[in-house]
Amino acid sequence: MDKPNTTGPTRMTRQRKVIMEALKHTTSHPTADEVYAIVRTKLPNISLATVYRNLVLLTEAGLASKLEMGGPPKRFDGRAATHCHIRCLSCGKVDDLTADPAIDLRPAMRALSGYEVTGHRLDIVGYCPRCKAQRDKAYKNNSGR
Amino acid sequence: MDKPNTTGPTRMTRQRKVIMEALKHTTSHPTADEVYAIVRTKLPNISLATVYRNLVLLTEAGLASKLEMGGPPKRFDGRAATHCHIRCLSCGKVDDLTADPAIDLRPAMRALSGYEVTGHRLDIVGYCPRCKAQRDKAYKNNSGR
DNA sequence: CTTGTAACTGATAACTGCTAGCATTAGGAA
DNA sequence: TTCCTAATGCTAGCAGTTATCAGTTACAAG
Repeated sequence: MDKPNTTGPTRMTRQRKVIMEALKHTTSHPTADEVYAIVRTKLPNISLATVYRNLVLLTEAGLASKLEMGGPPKRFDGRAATHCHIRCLSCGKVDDLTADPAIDLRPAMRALSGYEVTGHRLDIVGYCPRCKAQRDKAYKNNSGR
Repeated sequence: MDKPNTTGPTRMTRQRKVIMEALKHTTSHPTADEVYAIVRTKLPNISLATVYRNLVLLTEAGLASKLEMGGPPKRFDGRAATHCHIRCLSCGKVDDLTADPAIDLRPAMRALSGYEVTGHRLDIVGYCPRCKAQRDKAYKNNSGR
């Protein structure tokens, strides 16, 4: 199904370069559609399919990563090194966590003999400052409930 | 967008009961389609939409939980209490982790002032024993590469 | 520089997983 | 039993993503 594939793409096309740039220079975690919008400012004729294909290839090559939290659409991250994210339950925004929590995986690893563990992912969910403020206000208005 | 809704469903229909049973009595983490297949053995005329609707309601009511790791389709879990999962990169199977890793969220929380944190989710990825064996075999055959 | 060729692209059709709309059914309080 | 309306089955439709394929292009070799 998937071998230890570390080959990645072989040719550096114009499109691929622009997509890589776009990913690298955004601190947000754009969806494929957002990446499409960004690269179209440089290459107006690029196809959405090309964006999808390259996001997959770059992810497989370890040059980007795919975030699957919070349902579709998928979001992409130019930082390949795994790090922790926080997602807002209200607006769906995903932010990086600067300070990674300390995780002791040893007890889990012991329970997982037989498995080959390749990585882990810690996601925090909650409400971003903006949405938190809105909710606080709404709750105050409904306080009779 | 979403208020502190804790109401949940109000009527216990035949369909809902069967879906809850199905979720409770499976240790796997079935997709909506798999739940559909299970409940159809008891209620052949049930609609797929009903399955989806009830999975959402049960999740909102805190009687089940939704797993969003590994891309579509979503998987559901009859255990509502949050716990850690391991997902196989090859076959997509999701297993429970019996021993939860210890996570120190305090450094992260400090970086997240302004946010309202409601939860977190730790997922481990890798290869299940079955797929690991297959990969090991394949690697041996290709070892000239 | 030319050539060969396989990786790549753009356009678009098709697919998957899911949800909305609506007429009909049935849980359960009175 | 009656009534109200939550819930259902059916199905059309949607968003996001992937497959297909003819044409294009990066780039190694000559």
